[in-house]
Amino acid sequence: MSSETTSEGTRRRVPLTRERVVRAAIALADDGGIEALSMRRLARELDVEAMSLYNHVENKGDLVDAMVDDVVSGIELSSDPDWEGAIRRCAISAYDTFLRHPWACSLVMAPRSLRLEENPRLRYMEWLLGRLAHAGFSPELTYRGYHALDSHILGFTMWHLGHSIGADDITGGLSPDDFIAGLVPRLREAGYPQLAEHAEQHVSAPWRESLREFEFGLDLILEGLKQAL
Amino acid sequence: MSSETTSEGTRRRVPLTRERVVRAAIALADDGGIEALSMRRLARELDVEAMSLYNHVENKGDLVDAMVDDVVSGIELSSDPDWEGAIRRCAISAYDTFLRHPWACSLVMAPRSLRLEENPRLRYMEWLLGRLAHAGFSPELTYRGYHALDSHILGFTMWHLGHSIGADDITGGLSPDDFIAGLVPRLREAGYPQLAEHAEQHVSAPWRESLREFEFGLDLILEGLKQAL
DNA sequence: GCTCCATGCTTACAGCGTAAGCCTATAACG
DNA sequence: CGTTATAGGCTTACGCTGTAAGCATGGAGC
Repeated sequence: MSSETTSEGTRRRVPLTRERVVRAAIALADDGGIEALSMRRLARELDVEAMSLYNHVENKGDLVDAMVDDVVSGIELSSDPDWEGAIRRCAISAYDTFLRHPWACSLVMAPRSLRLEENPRLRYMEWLLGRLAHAGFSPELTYRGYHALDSHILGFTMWHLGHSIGADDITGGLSPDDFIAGLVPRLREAGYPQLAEHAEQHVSAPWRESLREFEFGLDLILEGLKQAL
Repeated sequence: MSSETTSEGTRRRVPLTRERVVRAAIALADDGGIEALSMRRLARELDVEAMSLYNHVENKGDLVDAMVDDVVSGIELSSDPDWEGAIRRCAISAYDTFLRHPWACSLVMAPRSLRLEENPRLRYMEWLLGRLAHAGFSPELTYRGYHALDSHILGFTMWHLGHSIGADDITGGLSPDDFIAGLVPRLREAGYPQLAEHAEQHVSAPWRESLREFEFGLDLILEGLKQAL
C-alpha cells in the first residue's frame, strides 16, 4: 500500500519513481507471467492511475526494456583470469537468473527494439566476446565460440522454461511431480508409450537434474573450444 | 477475395472452413508475426465478420493450436533404418520449417495448453524417443539424448530467429547486411569494439552460415551419443 | 411445404495501450 | 512573503482486442 491517511485526513503519498515502477512490474511478471503485466494492473498494484506511470516510463516497451535490463544486470561477469571458469560461472549465473525471471529469457532472445545506448545485454555480449578474444582465440573461433555459447545459454534455458510446468492453471494445483505421474497412464493409453516412460523418468530424476544437463552441453562446447585453442 | 457478385447482384460465398481459417491465419502470421494475428484482422482477410470464425474455431487458443499443428506436421519423421541419419534429417527439417514460420517455434517450446489428444508435436516426441530407444540406447541415455537433441533443435532455432533481423521496422527498409554494416561504426563509438568486430564478421560470413552452426552443434550431440552407444 | 440447424451477422462488454488535457502541491525566485 | 513554473498526479477518450449472446438466412431432410 503506497498511501496512508494522516490525522487530518489528508494523504501522504509514497512518491512514484521509475525504480518503484520497474520493480513492481518485475514482481508482477515473476508471478503471473509477462502477459499478466498491463499498465492498468501495474498501476492498481501501485495504488495509482494507469496514466501516472507514463510520468516515469515512456511507454510499455520502455518499461519492458527497463525490466529486462534490471534482470540482465544481475548476471555475473566474472573477472577471474581463467577464461574458462569465468565463462562457466557467467553461463550458470545467466541460467539461474532466467529461472528466477522466466518471462525475461524470451525478451532477451527476441528484443523488440534495438538499443545502442549502454545496456546490460550489450555489456554481456561485449564481455563474452572480449573474454574469448583475450584468451587467444582467433577472430573466426571467437565468432563461432560466441554463437555456440550464447545459443546454448539462451536456447537451453528457454527450452527448459518452456517445458517446466509451474503454472497452476495447467497442473490444477497439483505438484509438478504428482501432475506428471498422473499423466503417465494417460499418455500410455493415448498411444505414446515412449513419452509415457520419458515422463516417468522425469518424476524419478533427482532435483535440479536440468542444471546438470545445462552444464553437460556447456562443457561440451567449452571442451571443443579448448581443443581448438 | 472470397465473394463474387453474380449478374443479379446477389453474392456467392466461398464457404468458410476450418482449414481456410487456419491457412489464412498462418499466412497472416508468416508475414507480420504472431502479434499481427487478430480475429478481426483475420476475418477481414477472409472477407467475413470476426464472430463467424468462431463457427470453425473454439477460440483464439484453439486457432493457434491448429496453426502450430499444421506447421509441425510438416517436419519430416524419416523411417530411414539408419537412426543417426534419420534424426539428422528430422532436426534439419524442423530447423527449416521454423525458419519458414518464425512465430511457431516459441509456441512449440512454450505451449499454453496441454493437449493429450493425437497431435503432431507429441508424435514428433514419440518418434524421436522411439528412434533412440530402438537404436539400442539405454533408458537413461535415451532420456539424456532426447533432451540434448530437442533442446538444441528448438533452442538454437529460437536463438537464431531472435537474432535474425528481417523486420523492416527495425532495419528501416535496408537489407540486413547494409543495416548491420551501418551499425558497426556506431557500436565502435559506443564503446563496444568486440561487438563491432563481431557484427562485421556477420556481414562477411557466407549465406546460410547459421545452418552450418546448427549442424555443428547437432553433430556434436550425435557424435557424443554414438560414442556412448 | 415445413422444419431444423449450420453458418453467417450484429450488438455489446470488459480490458488493453496511450494521446490530450486538467489539477494541485511543491520548488524556485523576486 | 507572494508569485510563478513545473513535476507528477488524475480524468476522459479513442481505437484496438477477444468473445458472449442472440438474430437472420439459406439449404438439407423429411
